[in-house]
Amino acid sequence: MEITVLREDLVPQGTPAFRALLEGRRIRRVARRGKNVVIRLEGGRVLLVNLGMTGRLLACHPSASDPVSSHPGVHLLLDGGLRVIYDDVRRFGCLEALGPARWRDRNRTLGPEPLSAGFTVENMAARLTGSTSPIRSWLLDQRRIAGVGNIYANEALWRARVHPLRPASSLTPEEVRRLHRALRGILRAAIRARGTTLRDYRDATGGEGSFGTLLRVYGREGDPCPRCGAPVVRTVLSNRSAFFCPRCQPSPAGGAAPGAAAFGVP
DNA sequence: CATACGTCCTGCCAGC
DNA sequence: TGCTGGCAGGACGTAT
Repeated sequence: MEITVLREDLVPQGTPAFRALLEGRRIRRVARRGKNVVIRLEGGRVLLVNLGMTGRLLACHPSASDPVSSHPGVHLLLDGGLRVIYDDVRRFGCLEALGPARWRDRNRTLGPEPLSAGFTVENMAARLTGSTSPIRSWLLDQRRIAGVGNIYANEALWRARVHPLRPASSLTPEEVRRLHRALRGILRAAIRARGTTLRDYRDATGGEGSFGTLLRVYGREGDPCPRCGAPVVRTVLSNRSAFFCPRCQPSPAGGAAPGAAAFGVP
């Protein structure tokens, strides 16, 4: 593998260290951990790619149907002649080269995979206890659970009928059971649909994901809730949009009155 | 210690 | 038609 860094800010460790760990090594396999693409190389080394908001990994054979790269940031030239381009308009993503020990440490900072067999309702319930965070923030925290982003957090909470502002530890066992089920269902469906292309997301061949047509509340402010017909509400939580149905997902403040801040933590 | 907010960056779109 | 403000899939550093 040969590497050219066009945008230095995509490689926080610096180009020389990045290249030194990777160049000349063969790729063994490609996997995923949370929101990271994990490219495993010889010698236990790892090229970790986080796409941020607008990042894409594009595989380019020399052909007419190559996907379009508008903002190339890093070129990877593989031995077989395949060119892989990391492309990123906003450059919130990053690429990192890690040795075996550093990858092990990084892996440990990430929470469990929600689709893994080990992620049971009991496991989730145990992790929720003791956290006063709003459940939407809890779902987005990669240390608590890996791989859940804003779209799927909102969709899962709608499906589970849990308000985004509910303190994590305030969920009843029944609500935890519903959220666990909803989260796994949403993620499986989204993977089946090859993701959600709102604007920028593309797979390695330049293709779009179709889960956008299956969104129930995300980006649908004012639309009728598909379950009860009440207009979907948008609010801002931690500087990010939260969408929910005010009727299906009752406010934690108790009743319908916003402003009555009676957060009851049992 | 844990949670909350501003910031990084560019492009697009609605509204004026 | 052209400009402006708001908004965007993420995550980290710092303040509280």
